[in-house]
Amino acid sequence: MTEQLSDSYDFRAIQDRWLPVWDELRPFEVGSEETGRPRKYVLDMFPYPSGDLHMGHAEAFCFGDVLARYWRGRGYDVLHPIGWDSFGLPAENAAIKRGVDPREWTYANIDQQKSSFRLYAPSFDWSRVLHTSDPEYYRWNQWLFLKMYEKGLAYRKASWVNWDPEDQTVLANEQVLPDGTSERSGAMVVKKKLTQWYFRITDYADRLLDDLDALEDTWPSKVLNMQRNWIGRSRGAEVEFEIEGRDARVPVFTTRPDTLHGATFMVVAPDSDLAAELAAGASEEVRAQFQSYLEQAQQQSEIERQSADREKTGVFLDHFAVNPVNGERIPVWAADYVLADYGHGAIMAVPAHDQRDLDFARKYDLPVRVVLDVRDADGETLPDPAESGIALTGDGTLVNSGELDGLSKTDAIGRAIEVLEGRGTGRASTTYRLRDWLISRQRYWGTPIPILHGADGSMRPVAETELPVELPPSAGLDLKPKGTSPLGGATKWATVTDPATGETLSRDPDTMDTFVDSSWYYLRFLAANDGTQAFDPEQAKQWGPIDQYAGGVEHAILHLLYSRFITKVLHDLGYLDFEEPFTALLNQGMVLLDGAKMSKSKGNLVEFASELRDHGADALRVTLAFAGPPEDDIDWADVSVQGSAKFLARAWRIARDVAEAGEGDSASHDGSSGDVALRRHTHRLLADAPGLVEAYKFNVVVARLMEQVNVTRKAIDGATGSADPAVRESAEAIAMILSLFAPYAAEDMWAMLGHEPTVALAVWPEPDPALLVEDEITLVVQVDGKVRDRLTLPASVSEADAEAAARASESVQRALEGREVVKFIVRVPKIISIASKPA
RNA sequence: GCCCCUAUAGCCCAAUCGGCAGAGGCAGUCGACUUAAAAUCGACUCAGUCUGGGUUCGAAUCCCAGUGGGGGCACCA
Repeated sequence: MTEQLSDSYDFRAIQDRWLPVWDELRPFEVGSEETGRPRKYVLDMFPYPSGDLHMGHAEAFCFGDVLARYWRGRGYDVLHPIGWDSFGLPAENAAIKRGVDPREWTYANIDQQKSSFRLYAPSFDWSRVLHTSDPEYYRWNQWLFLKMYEKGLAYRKASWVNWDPEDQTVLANEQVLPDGTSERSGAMVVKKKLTQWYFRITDYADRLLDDLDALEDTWPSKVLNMQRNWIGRSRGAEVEFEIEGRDARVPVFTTRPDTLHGATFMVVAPDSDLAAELAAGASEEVRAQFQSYLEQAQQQSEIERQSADREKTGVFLDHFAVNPVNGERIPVWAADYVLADYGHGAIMAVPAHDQRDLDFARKYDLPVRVVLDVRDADGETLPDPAESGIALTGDGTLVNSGELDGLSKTDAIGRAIEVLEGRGTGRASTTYRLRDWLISRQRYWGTPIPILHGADGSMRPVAETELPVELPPSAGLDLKPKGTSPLGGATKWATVTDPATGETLSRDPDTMDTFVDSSWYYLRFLAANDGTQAFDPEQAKQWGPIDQYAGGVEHAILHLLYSRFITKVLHDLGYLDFEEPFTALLNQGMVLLDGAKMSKSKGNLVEFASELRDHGADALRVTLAFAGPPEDDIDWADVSVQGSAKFLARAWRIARDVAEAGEGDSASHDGSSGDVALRRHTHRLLADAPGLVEAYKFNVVVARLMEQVNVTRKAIDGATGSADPAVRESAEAIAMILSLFAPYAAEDMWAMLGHEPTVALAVWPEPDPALLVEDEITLVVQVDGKVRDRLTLPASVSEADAEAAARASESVQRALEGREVVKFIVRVPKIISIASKPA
């Protein structure tokens, strides 16, 4: 393969040379049989086919590929598959806009991305490709749904849901941005009461939270933090209040059961069932007031409702509750600062010790009772909240609280729970911010929900043997968003006759959230073409869980949480022997331009296709890897693709020079010949590279390669010369390590060095320990923190000899003149530190 | 308001355990090659690590308090 030697580095020629060879070799396909080699499963978050690949993809797939290629170089069998997350709204919206079939649009984009990937050359196993919009894939979504349904983990309920008026569909909580807009359409989300399908993720809240601890060292702390915040566990107590004229007691959740004696009123969410019920039993006047308050509250946008300094409002419901600890009669109000779907939708209000309750009490002239003596730093009791308007939320000593008097806050919380439990009016309790996962969508391009509805409102699951429930063709359907699923319009498709009873049934017209598709796709790759099961549990045992997952931080909550949840469910169902899908996670940053997120509308776009065309895949990948730590954002204004190309050319020329020097005896170098200084450099690189790659310090690895290229160039141009075996050894090491970042250039180098393709499967040599130990060390001698001398000593020097050498040093003696040595610290091989004081 | 991350040359970034602040690159300056330019090659310049304390023989690194930047959660009881 050395006959194609050319004079200069030409990335286009090199790409054209190797692409067909790799197509032929298919070096990254792994079989299912046992090879005896250790295994790694490296996965990149699969792309959504919304157009061609962009710079964000370039970055993400570059890093994932570096890791996949690295483990191959370490002698592992690496599974590195690729697929497409190809259901979803953009396809449908594009289809509506252009009057085409969502299928055509989707698969055309997939083809486009596939061909871009081919040139970009990530080391994918192309034999396991999946598309979630294929019936062969989504039938297993339906299978999963049925399993969840059997276990009671999939259920339907009527609730207030997030409604996207633009896309005319419901959204999961996770798809609503903090500003109240839809993450997809950008429209302001409104609340609608609808009957929808949910997955009971809240059943798994504790495990989803607690199991994060095991990922502490291998997941970015940012993601762990985000997941913890999102789940939002809060521990406290459930307290039951009697309501006069009502049989059942009303539970409220509080984190401060210690302040129970300070509860002076109760507040229920206006949109809760309880509020409606209490209002219904009240006077005509109260009913009218409540009704208008409710309407007003519901008209408010999410933004208005959430603005923190908004004035509290509410209406008295003409009912009284009884405080279970002191029998006190307290009024019940409805106010929208209490949320219907958190806790029990009702709270005990303790205005003295909660700012929100205090604001409300002051507005409506409700009593404020201090039950905790809270003091400032000087030991002075803080002013009465009723006067100051500032709630006492700190720690203190209980007062006005019967048996709790004198206890600290923490002790009182524990004691209060005991008291409540003793009386049967409360217990320790935990509440979560996490809500159940709303999975139904009123759109076409998704997985049909495999449920049949009877005319009487009964439901029955589609039999497993009837799967898949295939989407009807889009032709003839009105895909335009109108608030109900387009599938309802496919009358023929939607109407089913029960073969057993002859009863007419209708198919559920909704489709699943596409996050269901991506919650288990990693398992499908293990048997992507298996028509008999969703995945092979035996293969899952062998390959799973994923050793290395890579993708954007935008999925820190949604996708990763759902995937973790479904993995735990599949584990509980007996299909998996692990509970966490992603052992290690790398989140790459974003690619920016001039400090801003790139977007077409801003006109600050760096096009992946044009970068690829102008500089080639290698230079692009090296640039991305070298720009900085992978988690950091890359500003394209700060990097130099030309610089990367220059480096690649320099590296390439080293192999060319070796090749031109002729084969000679170089192939048989015995590891002990050649320029020792260069060999030390090479072996130091081989020794350090694995740790650096595994720590995701790709930028440092590239820097070390540049250094290696520089010293090798010096050796070639200097006394050593290009025929020296050490130069060949260095060139080979460069080719192997460079292949993580620049597969084309590395392959060309590998060929010039006389090897068969492919360098991607070449296992890195072990560094020679003898070349890693220095025979001389430079010992720095500090006196009172200042460097006074550098001693060159044999590496084997003893501490005593080193100390003697330091004491003998003239400049050290000068520094110690008239001073007394207090401490003499010897740290071979680094430093000697002498502390002194005036004698 | 609560929580997390972060700060090193003009710029992007390095610095295993606390041990000489600099590996690499960009930009810049000078030189070689060239009729000239580009490309290439070579050489050089540049900070004492955001601020203030503390621990230590010794701190970019550990601790405390700030400031700037980024992110998550937030009327969540």
